[in-house]
Amino acid sequence: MTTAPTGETRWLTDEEQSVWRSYLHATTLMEDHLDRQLQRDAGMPHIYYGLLVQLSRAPRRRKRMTALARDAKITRSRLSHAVARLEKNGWVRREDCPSDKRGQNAVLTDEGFDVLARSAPGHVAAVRQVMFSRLTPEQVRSLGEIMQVIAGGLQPEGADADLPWLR
Amino acid sequence: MTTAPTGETRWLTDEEQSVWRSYLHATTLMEDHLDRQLQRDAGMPHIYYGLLVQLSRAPRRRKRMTALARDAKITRSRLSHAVARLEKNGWVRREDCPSDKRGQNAVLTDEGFDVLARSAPGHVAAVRQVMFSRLTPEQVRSLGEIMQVIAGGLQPEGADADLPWLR
DNA sequence: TCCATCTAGTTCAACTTTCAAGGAAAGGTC
DNA sequence: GACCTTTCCTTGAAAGTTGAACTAGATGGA
Repeated sequence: MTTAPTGETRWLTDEEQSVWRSYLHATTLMEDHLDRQLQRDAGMPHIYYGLLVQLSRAPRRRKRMTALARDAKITRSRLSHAVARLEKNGWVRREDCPSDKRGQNAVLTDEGFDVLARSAPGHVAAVRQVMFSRLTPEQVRSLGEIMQVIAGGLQPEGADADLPWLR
Repeated sequence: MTTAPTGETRWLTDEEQSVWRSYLHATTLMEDHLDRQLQRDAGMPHIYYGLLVQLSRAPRRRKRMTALARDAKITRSRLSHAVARLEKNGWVRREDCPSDKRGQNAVLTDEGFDVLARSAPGHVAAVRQVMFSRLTPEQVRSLGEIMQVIAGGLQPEGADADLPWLR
């Protein structure tokens, strides 16, 4: 299976296949590693940690549910469950949105902030260890560009950008 | 928060943070996209598809459970559940290993092979669309190298490779 | 105002993943 | 052979995710 079109299907070249496998391999290992690290050191999966980070950066450490879901790239359903769990831990609480009675704000509690502050150094160290400590500055720059290009092609806006009927 | 060590913790530089966010963003969007694509077109999540692919490439389209779990980078427990589901679909069956009575082979059925053959073109097209169609040949090569380096650092063997007491 | 429609968020059921526990066979070692 | 340890795989319960259905409130006309 090499580079040329076979019938209707344009298969991947050998190099592309190899890159794709390396990609899957590396991303799987990394996600597993970080998930376990955070579960052990912070008592939550990576995605939940990301939610706390989002809230910690938001003005007044709170954010509308929909905005939080959008920024964390998860569904609103998943976020509802996640916030319910984080609320049970006392790390987040819900608050009615004053301007829209349908709305809820997720608010990072002081306790949540402390958990974040305590676990951040270990997490950063893990990220550095699995990724940045192994790459040259040139590779880091290149990886950044590559990921931006890929993400750009998958953005809600961007996804439509090259549909012909949108010009 | 810039580049210098703060107290004990060596935080990420601004560039590293930016790259890390792009990385998380892009990989999340890609995985979601491909998961949905496969769920829709093949009736299974990406990881299950990967199991069928592994089996299709194995001699006699069968593989020991442990080997399959290792190659697919998942736990044996997860694999047991997954194979149970695929077995219910008729795409895989289990078979006792003749040489080791503890062992099981997962065997790709003809029906499983057909599902794979039918869904592969769409999946390849999706992979090409989200990744390869957006990258220059140079970027593809670079991404491959980067992912190999990262994976190398996380391999079961490799993970121990730089622990000081192992020399 | 009335109504259709849209948006925010939750909930339910089905499914997947994880973790800890366990049974059964294989591989030493004495 | 008896015993201990390891390996192979499964199981069950708890946790997490998904997609569809649903409620309540907002929005924009006619």
